[in-house]
Amino acid sequence: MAYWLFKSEPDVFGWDDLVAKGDAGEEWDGVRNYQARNNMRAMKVGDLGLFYHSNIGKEAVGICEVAAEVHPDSSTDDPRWECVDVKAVRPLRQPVTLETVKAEPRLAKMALVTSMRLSVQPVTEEEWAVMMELAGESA
DNA sequence: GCCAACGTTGGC
DNA sequence: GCCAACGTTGGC
Repeated sequence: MAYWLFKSEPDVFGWDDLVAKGDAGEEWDGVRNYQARNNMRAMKVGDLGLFYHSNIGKEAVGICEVAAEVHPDSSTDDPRWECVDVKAVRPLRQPVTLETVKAEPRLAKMALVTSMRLSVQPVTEEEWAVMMELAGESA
C-alpha cells in the first residue's frame, strides 16, 4: 500500500467537491505534468492520499482513496495524459497546514516542501504517520 | 498582485 | 542535444 498527496485549488475543486462525489469518486483529470502522471501510474486501488488545498488554506484537509487505477484523461484527446479516480474517505480531525509541515523536522524531505509545485506527490510511510499524528488521528 | 521556481517548448 | 524563452504554479 502506498501513500500520495493530491493538490487542488479549493476554488476550482476542493475537498467539499470531492465529498459531494461520494463513493463514485472523481476523475483526477487535468494533470499535465509527467512526474505527476507517473505517480498516478504507480497507484493501486485502495492506496490512500492526503487532499491538500493550495493557495487558499494551504493545508491538508482530508484523506482520499484511489478508486480506479490509471486510465486515459477524458478531459483531453492527447494520449500522453492519464489519470486515476479518487474518492473522499474522511476529513482530517485537524487540518495540517503547510506552516506546520515546514516546521516539522521529520517532514523536511517531504515533496510538499521540496517539490512544492508538483501536483501529485508520493508520501512515504513515515511521512504519512507523522501527518496523521499532526492531524490528531490516532495511529 | 507580485515574483520566484520550475517545467516545457522550440530554435539552433 | 543544448539552452534560452516562455508559461504556469503557488507562496507570500
